[in-house]
Amino acid sequence: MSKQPSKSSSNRAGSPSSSQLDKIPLLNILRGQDRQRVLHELTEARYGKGEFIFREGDPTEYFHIVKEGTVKCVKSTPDGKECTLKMLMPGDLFCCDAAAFDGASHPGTAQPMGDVSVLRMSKKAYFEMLRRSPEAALEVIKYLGNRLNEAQEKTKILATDRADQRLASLLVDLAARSGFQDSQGIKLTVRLTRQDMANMVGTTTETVIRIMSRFKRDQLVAGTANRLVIRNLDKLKALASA
Amino acid sequence: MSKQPSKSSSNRAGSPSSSQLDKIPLLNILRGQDRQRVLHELTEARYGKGEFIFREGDPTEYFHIVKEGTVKCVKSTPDGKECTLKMLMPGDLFCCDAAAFDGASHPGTAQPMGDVSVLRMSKKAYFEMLRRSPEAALEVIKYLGNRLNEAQEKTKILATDRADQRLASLLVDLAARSGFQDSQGIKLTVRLTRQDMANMVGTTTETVIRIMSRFKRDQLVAGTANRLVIRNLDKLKALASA
DNA sequence: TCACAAACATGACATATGTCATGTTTTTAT
DNA sequence: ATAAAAACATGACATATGTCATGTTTGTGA
Repeated sequence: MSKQPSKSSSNRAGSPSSSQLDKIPLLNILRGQDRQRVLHELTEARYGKGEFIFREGDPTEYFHIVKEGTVKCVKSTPDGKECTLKMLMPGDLFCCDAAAFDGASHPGTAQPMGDVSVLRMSKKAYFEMLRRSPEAALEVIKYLGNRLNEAQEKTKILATDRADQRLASLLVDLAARSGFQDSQGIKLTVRLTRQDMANMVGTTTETVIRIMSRFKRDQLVAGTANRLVIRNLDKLKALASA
Repeated sequence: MSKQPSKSSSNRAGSPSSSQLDKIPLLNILRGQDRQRVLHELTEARYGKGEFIFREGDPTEYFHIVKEGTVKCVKSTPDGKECTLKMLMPGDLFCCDAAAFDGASHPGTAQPMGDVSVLRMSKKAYFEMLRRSPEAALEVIKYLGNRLNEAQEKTKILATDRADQRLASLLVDLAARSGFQDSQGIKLTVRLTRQDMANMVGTTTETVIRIMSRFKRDQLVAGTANRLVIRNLDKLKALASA
């Protein structure tokens, strides 16, 4: 069973304060009454490590937006293997798709990596927003198009590259999406174990450990899950597209 | 260089006859003036085997809909390997995503498998349609959501399954999407070589040949590219999700 | 119909990666 | 601070799949 989310104490359900929402493209597009209506329908929920936002097979109830933290999307096989599809960051939308089908259930599980805050809205309110605001609908189309291209790029990488290249691609991607420059190199804010990385590139923990050891020896990276640093982005990029 | 498409002789640009378009969900949604406007903007183009509808890196100009035949979406690596992402069938939309970004180029190549007919519309007209008709926009969102789920399911299969399971998944999928029942079993209308299948499941031609020989021996399939028959769908399904 | 090219097939061998076992280091909770 | 639990690490070995070579069958255009 999923644990219950702890509602944010500083934000009542129904109207998160507008100042915190500036970094969410979909909301920035809305103006005047449309914006007010949507903000009124949004509820904030907080989750911690080990909880589930929803699980594979659960019925879809809400449309979600990541507000703070990182959410991982996972699919599992009957024999217990896991595949991590995507790390969602602030501004990312989820369940904008499955929600489109009444009666459809979640095709994967959404889990927080550490503390996260998500905004959500009933499917009904979501559809109303899309129908009222062509700009919002276009933004969602644009977002889904990007996600599809990303997913297809990932498909290509999985289908054609070796494990070390796939891992290099992952590190390059994470550096851009979750890294900040530092005297040592690019530090990643997301904390990923070797197991996490293995699930993201379709290989085993042992293989990731071996490759990361090699990368470490060759000065491409440094550190472990807590404080992983990219030391040579260019060489990683070269390896990724070799 | 791509060869030039040969325009359909029976349909003038600008208004393909409405009776042929009944199987395209996106168009069926439109009513009255919206529908007329869209049909007026649609142009039909025909392509044959060996031609390209567009190639990876080309600038995006049109939004496309498959009308007849099968179109394959391919990505290539620097060293010449190919990955086939998807077989598009009548009713499928493409470039509804990349087109959303002005200046973006095609992330992959679109090639006909035999004779195909596609409808297309300028990006400008496409955006106008989405802005004028919330129902059309919702249909596109629904379509893209499905494509994303499909792509993520494929990611999971590539990341966790063996080659024979991936091939079984492919055959099960093709049976549903391009097969028709027959005294011998389910015949596929798309003609796929072992090479085509290899590109679709992320493996080599030799591996596909070996696995197909085994499937043939075990009475799961029969025939070759010209007339491939699925003889035991249930066993293939079982293998795919084992 | 013939010649040619593409597709299919199979063996031998190389290698990347998975599996299992065991031990060390780091993190976490009490 | 200490114990327990994760995470990290490394070796030995198994195996799925890639690579290359060679030959047969099938399809196709002149």
